[in-house]
Amino acid sequence: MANIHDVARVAGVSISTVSYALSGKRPIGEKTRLRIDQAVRELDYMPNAAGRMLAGTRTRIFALTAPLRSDTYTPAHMAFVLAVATAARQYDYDVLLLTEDEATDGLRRVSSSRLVDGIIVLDVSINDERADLVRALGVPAALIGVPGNAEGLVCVDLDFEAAAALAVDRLVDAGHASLALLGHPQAVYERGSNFPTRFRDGFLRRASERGVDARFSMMEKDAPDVRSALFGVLDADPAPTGLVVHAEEGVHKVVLEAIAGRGLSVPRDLSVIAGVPTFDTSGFTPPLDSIPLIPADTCTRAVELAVRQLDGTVAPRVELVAPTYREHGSVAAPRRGS
Amino acid sequence: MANIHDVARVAGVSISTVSYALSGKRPIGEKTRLRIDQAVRELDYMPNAAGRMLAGTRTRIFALTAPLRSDTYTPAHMAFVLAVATAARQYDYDVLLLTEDEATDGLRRVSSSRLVDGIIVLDVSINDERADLVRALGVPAALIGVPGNAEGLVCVDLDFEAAAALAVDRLVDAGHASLALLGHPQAVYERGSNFPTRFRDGFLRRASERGVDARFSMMEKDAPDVRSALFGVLDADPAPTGLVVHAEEGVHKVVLEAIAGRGLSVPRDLSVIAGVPTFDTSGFTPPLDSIPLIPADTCTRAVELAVRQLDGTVAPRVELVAPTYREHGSVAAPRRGS
DNA sequence: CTGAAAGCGCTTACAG
DNA sequence: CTGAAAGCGCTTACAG
Repeated sequence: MANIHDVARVAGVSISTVSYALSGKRPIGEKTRLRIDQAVRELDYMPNAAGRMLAGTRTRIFALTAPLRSDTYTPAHMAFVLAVATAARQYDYDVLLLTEDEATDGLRRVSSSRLVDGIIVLDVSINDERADLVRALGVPAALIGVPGNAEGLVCVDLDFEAAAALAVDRLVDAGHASLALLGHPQAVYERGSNFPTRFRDGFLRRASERGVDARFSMMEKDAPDVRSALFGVLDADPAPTGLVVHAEEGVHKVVLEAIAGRGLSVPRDLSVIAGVPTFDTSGFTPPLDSIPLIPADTCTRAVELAVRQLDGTVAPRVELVAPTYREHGSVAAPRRGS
Repeated sequence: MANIHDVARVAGVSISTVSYALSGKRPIGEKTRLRIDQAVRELDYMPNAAGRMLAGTRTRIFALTAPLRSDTYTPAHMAFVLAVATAARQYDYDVLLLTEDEATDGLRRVSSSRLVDGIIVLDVSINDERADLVRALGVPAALIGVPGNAEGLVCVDLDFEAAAALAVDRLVDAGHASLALLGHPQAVYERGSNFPTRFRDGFLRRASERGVDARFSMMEKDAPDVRSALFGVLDADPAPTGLVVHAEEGVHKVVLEAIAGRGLSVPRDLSVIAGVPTFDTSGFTPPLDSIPLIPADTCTRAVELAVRQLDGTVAPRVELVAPTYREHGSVAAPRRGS
């Protein structure tokens, strides 16, 4: 395999000129550049990664730690992993995947050996040891999610409270005065990530601010429990006319089937909004309005902040990405007299 | 951050002695070793990855290409990705995750720049351009799955034909003379990986060899279609008494519910085996016998073969991993007179 | 059992 | 606009 000396020889220049020509870090004469380009093509030259890492100040690799918890929804998890990898490539970075059983040891290893320039931390939980470790190591990092103690850390996440508030506002603005939120299984609120809690709190707070009635109910993932949670909520007094669902894809379908099975029509009898789905709700029956959680949004921003930490142009911060609303026709004014 | 010179100075030895002490590539005197260990601990020394890569012959990184197709079942996909990463760590290798939109360019890039020592190719399809590229680049690689043209390549996969044959044998040995296989959606057989086809062919061939009646039916993933495929098969003449299901987790559940809904009991009225599931079937109602597809098995072997290619001790081959049978009580003798 | 030194393939001041 | 050279942090023959 050709190296930089080969290219220099063939092009009749010094290796430093080749290096500068390829990096663009200093101006190169027209003809010189052409000869170098020609030599590079002729030799099918590609700079050696190790040589580059050692001589330069960057490895152009980020580590990605993405633990798969028992309550993790795999498709969403995968979407985030891929979004990080894709975003990294846009900054000419590669992604090294750390395994779960090596969560903290792996972080230590790749940062101490300088294998990576920084770390992207996915699915951050409230008491996340990775957050403390990253802080202790002083390694450039961007967390996706917000740990309990975010001091000194760079975090990016969807603004889940604003997302929930947005759902409430839409429903209240449409005329609804009694709302309900169907959420994740109880275990999800007790451990793991804190976003379900933030979504729930945002929902209840905004409902209170808007002076409307609001209730919240958790559901397990199995169809019977989903139905009983749904019916429990629908049978309340006053009966909610606006429903927000924060759950996995399959659970949404069960909810919609159960609503239809009850003879209720969306949005005529009930307005429904999908909480912060990572999946597409436009193909549901009926299509659901949603406030989507878009992996690319937070991941791209996280990678960007990680890259900028390397120039020292980023201070610790918690950055919340503003939610957006997608209309698919599942929200309307409540029926008269309901 | 301390480097090897610091360690050598503190320990009062040369850097080569430090290097050899850490790699274990030559014998080190008792006291010398202790002094070096002490210095390493004192300085919290960890060898620089780039220096190691450049001086050594290995980067200790494998690239992993794992495209997410539209018909990919995400949890299985993720399980394979993690299994590769975990297996790689056992050989002191890290895994670099290639993105889909960079499938071939990424392979080219990381192998030409010598960023990686080899490539693990996941979810290989029949006409997989990655297989051809790997062959053309001559880069050490292990494919998980078997491409149409496996010449010159190292491939590892479950022996799907043997797995299907094993299912047939179990049922026939239990006394069943009429079998059915419920398979994936039609699209899966037409493109993508070839393992569904291999499983189907293995099923039909062995049934023929054993001289029993066998039919095969594909199903889409939605519950209505699953039920109609199931009923279509059960209503055939002669009615199958042994059923093999090769599908996603959710589809299995729909099948089992539909069987129960028909008033049939497993295994009394119908013996059922889960094809090559990547999920646990022991928690199903009822628990299902299975011939599991265990990501760790094939991935560990693939990583091992990739590592051994680097010593040149592996010739191109297609290695099929033998299937195993897991009993959970869903197979019994057919009812008399049925 | 140990050391001095070459060399891996780059980048980047330094010099012109 | 270009070049000669130092140096990044290791590994590994070579020598004793």
